[in-house]
Amino acid sequence: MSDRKIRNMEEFAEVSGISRPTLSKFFHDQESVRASTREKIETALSEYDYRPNFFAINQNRKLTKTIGIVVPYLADPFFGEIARTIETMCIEAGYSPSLFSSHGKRELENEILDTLRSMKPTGVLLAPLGRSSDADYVAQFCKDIPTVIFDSNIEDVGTVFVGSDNPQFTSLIVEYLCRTGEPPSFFEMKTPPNPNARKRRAGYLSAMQAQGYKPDIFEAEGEGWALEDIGLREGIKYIDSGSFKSKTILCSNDRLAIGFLAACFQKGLKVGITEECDIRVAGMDGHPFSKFTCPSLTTVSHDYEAISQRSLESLFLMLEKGKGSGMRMEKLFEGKLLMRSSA
Amino acid sequence: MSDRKIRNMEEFAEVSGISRPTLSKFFHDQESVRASTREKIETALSEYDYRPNFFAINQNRKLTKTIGIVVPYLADPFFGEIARTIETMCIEAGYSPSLFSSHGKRELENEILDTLRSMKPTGVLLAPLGRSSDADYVAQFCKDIPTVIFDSNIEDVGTVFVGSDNPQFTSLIVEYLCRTGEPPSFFEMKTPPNPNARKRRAGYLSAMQAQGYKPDIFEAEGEGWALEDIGLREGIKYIDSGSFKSKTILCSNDRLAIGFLAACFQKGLKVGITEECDIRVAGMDGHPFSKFTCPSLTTVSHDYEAISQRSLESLFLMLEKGKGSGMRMEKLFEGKLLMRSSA
DNA sequence: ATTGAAATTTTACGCGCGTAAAATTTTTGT
DNA sequence: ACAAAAATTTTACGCGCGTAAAATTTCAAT
Repeated sequence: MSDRKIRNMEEFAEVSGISRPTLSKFFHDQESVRASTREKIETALSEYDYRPNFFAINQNRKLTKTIGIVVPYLADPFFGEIARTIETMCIEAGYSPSLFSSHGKRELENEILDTLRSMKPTGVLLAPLGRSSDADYVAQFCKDIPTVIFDSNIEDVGTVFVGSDNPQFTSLIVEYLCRTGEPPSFFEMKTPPNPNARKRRAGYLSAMQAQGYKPDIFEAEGEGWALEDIGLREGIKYIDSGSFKSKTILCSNDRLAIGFLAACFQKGLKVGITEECDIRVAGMDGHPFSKFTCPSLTTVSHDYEAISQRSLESLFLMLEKGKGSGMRMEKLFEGKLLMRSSA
Repeated sequence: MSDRKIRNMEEFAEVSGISRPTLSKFFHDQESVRASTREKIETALSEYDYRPNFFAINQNRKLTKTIGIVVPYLADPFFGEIARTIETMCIEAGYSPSLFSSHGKRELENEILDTLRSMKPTGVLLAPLGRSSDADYVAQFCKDIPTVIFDSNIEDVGTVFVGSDNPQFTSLIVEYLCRTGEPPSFFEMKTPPNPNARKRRAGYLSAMQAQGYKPDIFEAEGEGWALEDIGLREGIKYIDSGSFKSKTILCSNDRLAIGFLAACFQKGLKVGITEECDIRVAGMDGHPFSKFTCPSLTTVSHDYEAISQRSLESLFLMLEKGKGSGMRMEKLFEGKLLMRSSA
């Protein structure tokens, strides 16, 4: 390892004995140069430890080899998990992922889109804030930059949406709950940040109707992304009011359910599927922590892998075909029922 | 809003009637131009919606106005929360944060450092993998790029470390547990990914000694970052073996504790501080979910805000003073005891 | 109105690399 | 060993912006 500092590709060309254009090709795609050349470069590389300047590369390349990833709230383990999966896949595909979180703020989401626009990425995978997204802004962005929207749909915006089949989630778990006990009441937020909630609600209504039961919905007050807090606080209110028509509660999502479980515990309600229990509680999402709640949470899990993979694939397809037919494609993945001990 | 596409600063100079160098100044610091000029630019900006190219800016600027943030595992809500806090602060300070996660992999951590190096950021806030970090690699990086290491210390590496006072954490909670009941046994990983664990272990030993009790440690088998899984599986093993000397268990961190709580639940052990309970369980970290476990988890919480803020401040200080005295500074924050119902 | 300071414009060059075209070298197939 | 194909080198220009220096304009204050 020499201690001469290599400042740019020019200098590295000198010390490696390879011309700069060939080096440029090499760094863009290692396989694109002859094997003997590759070896020479790699030898020099281990000797001098040079890396092309990140900004200069991306300023000049037509294909930026950069993929933007935007999630609405990174402190939510759900998105942490998604981000992890997608990042890993991007790297495997030879791209540099750039990860952003909107932190639940509309303004920040717009700023991130601006930044991404100026980065001229190959494409963007965007999980929008949802209800608080600036729909027009997002729509314009999708027109300018190849973008796949995932997780949370914005109607008619963008070319591709990849997400979960929320109605299927609810009908799956409602059917299960009915079959193994009684029809569930539905616990949700009055003004949920994520539009999936609306579809789950609708799914609940139609699933109950299909089974010939009367739906019963409790709407939790509260705004924002502190879902567990809301589930806990409003759950206590709900329990105290004694107004539920069913001893089976289906929560609109796992984070709400986690809060609701805490409420049950604090109120001395024994949660579970077995005879001696007071109440059954189920959620939806397959939250990374749902396995470790007490009792472990019965839920319908997203197919994280499939959503991540399909989102990326859709992006690549979109890039090949151009923005194509003007058609809008939606791909919804079914959820998997995780039967655990809470319901 | 005109529909003419502005391709670069040159074109924007034409339509705004302001010269390019002045525009350059403006985008670097809005306050650096005369108010009347600023207005003209802002008018044109709302009319034409131009943004300077991200890469071209950063390639040429001496001060990049970019701050790299690296965390070891983003799917861990602890780091999600830290990342969120730091990102927000960076933005407020007028910097563009670039967030990376090592996803628990040594190789990826090194790659990220390489990428960051080529990005020539103003500075980097690095929470290393810890035990699996490539210490020499990190050390070299710290020499080249102004870096603050946080959360997980690597001995003698870097100029500044900001983290938590782990011995204080343990002595605080050991003291509390002893005072309100009996001295705790210690539940930890045999080969923890994070070096803080070692300090907590040492803290436990000395705290017990100080109080005149005999320590009792149970070491959980298992590798990696699936801490809840390990806590659950090994917790069951631990409980089944009936080998604990105490009915009070202090877990080395909250994620382990969350798994251990699940183990207790599955084994029919009633967890809590009250008389009728079988076992008391406490953790450390102040994990975002610790409030919602059943029962809610007694723990010692990091001062997230303080750590985030101090890390950034230290970075700025470091930039002003140059790398300075060659001294290594460590700032450790005390934890706050969160007395809840599990212990 | 005059003067000096402050801000802006003009002009010009550089950053590190992508990339195209033509000239040259190396490799491959026969 | 030869011609054709493939890879590499040479040469040269461009990307979008930062930034320095000199010339000019604008501003504030006397």
